[in-house]
Amino acid sequence: MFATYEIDTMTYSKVINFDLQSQEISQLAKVLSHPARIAILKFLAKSKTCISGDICNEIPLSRTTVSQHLQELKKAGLIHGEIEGIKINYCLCQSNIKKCYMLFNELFDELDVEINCEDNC
Amino acid sequence: MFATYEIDTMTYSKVINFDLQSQEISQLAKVLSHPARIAILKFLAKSKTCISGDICNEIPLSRTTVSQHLQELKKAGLIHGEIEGIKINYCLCQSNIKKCYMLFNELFDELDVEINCEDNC
DNA sequence: ATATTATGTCGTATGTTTGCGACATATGAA
DNA sequence: TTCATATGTCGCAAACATACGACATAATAT
Repeated sequence: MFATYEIDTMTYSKVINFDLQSQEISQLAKVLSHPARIAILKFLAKSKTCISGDICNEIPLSRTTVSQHLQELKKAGLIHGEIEGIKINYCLCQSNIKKCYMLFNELFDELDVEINCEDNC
Repeated sequence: MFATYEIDTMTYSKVINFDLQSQEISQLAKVLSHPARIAILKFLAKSKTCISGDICNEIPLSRTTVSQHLQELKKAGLIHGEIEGIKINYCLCQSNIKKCYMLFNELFDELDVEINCEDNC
């Protein structure tokens, strides 16, 4: 990601006031914040063909909308597409998904502390 | 979460057409999709006092806005607040954060497969 | 050359999120 | 009781996200 991933789709000015890790994680979380995009990632993980048209058939949304979700995933670096004649093969970008995974792990490690509240839910 | 966590803030009708895991993960990702909310979680992890006012001082947003982010985190079950006289002690809800962590792990495990694309980024 | 198929982009309607000032409430102090 | 402090809620404006039909493009087949 995440060097070339511009933090500009979240244009509320106040966003820049947060530390970089928080910005980076929240950006990734935003990409994962729609069920269609999760479903696309899961479909790509289990499918072998990765043809764009197949994805559209799998996702219960119009071709247009699916295409837009694909672009967002591509922009975030989680998938990439290769042109093959008239078709396009999409697949997961494992290296970036791993980076994403590590960032989330980092966050959750940071949150996993013994807190001194009496009642912890 | 996530039994009591209603999937109703994402009211685009099409959302219900996705599998439950995708809905659940995307809901959680949405909660994490703003840097202020990440920053609040990180602050609560490292602070001992957890007083709402302290959080407002730490986050570069108005008290009103911080309060709203706190409500969202609370609604998602990631934090909880205890009234202590005139003040409110917020802290992380470790059990739900762990559940959230596990859900993300589940997803990433599912995505971590050897894909047969020639060029994998 | 024309038709067909696969895919992306534009424009737009609708709904959601963010941010904040102003107001409401509630505890404790003077 | 009255005031100050801590916090939450309401209502609005601006920005953003979602969804999709219509149009554009590009590779093949006929």
